[in-house]
Amino acid sequence: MNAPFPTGVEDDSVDLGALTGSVGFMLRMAQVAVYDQFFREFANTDVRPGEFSVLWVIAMNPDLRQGTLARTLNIKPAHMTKLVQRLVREGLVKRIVPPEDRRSVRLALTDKGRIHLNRHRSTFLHVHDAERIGLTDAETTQLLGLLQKLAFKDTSSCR
Amino acid sequence: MNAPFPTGVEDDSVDLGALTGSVGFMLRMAQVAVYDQFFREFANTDVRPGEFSVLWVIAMNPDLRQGTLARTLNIKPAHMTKLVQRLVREGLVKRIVPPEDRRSVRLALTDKGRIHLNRHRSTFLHVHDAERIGLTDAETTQLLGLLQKLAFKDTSSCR
DNA sequence: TATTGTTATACTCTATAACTATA
DNA sequence: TATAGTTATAGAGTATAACAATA
Repeated sequence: MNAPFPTGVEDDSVDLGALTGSVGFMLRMAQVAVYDQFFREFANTDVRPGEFSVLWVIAMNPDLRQGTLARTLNIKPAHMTKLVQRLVREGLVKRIVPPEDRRSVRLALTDKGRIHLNRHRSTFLHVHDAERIGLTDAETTQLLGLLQKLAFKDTSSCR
Repeated sequence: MNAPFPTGVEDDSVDLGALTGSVGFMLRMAQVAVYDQFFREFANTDVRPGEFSVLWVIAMNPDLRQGTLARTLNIKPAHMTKLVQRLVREGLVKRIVPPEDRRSVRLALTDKGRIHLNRHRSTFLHVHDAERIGLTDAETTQLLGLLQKLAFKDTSSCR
């Protein structure tokens, strides 16, 4: 992965200018770096961040409606349908159509889903621990607080 | 965009548990929120964040090599080829094959590219200003510092 | 009529490998 | 042989609109 000599000698000198002051740009750059860590950790498994978050939230909220899940995770309904179909096909999730509203779908983990979640839970939670991503504990706490403010600003300011 | 009444009455009660303590998950959630702001601001234009960053970096670094650009922005070479082709097709960028190494490609803005950049420069830089994203100036500075640490940890720790 | 979720379509981004032309 | 960039292909995510079943 690291060449013995830098392949692009110029790489150092690239000037990003004011881009490093753009929250949007820097969020993307940081996300790429942090996801790299994720995929290194979960190499040779079939665990993907989006899928795993979905399993997690279903586990925390039994009989969650599919639409509610989609809104919570900012996933479009059409995409959520495919994501859930995949999880059902893998035997991790089951769909329940409740008699009180037969348009809707409620989701729950299967036994296999629960086992899958438990197997990877601890790795998932600790991939991005402070030392792993090169921050101190205090910095990580600070960062999480700021990200929560950004991510949940609409919801929290409205009630 | 906002229904007069919450469409999913349950939405409040969804519990994300330890997910809100995962740097990776929260980076994604924050990015979605912040990009929403971007697309609201640039609605009805053809400006996209990735494309615009590329134009920006080319402007800051004349005669940048395409591969160097790709590595800097964490864009895969194959994707960079298509991205540049689009920018060339739009008349914003020109490709120069230097005689000293005719395998490589150096990039520069056209006049149209410079005009395009200047027209949107200020909007682009200020979409994510503190007040726009619901943070104080101090918080934004703090956030940017932490994101830079994450994004550039490999490069900065190696020299 | 409105809502829930699905299907269909299209475009972007990512990932990989095979290819070309140069070196 | 190795490198720079391209092409081709496939998968995942995103966005939109049209649709069926149900309310």
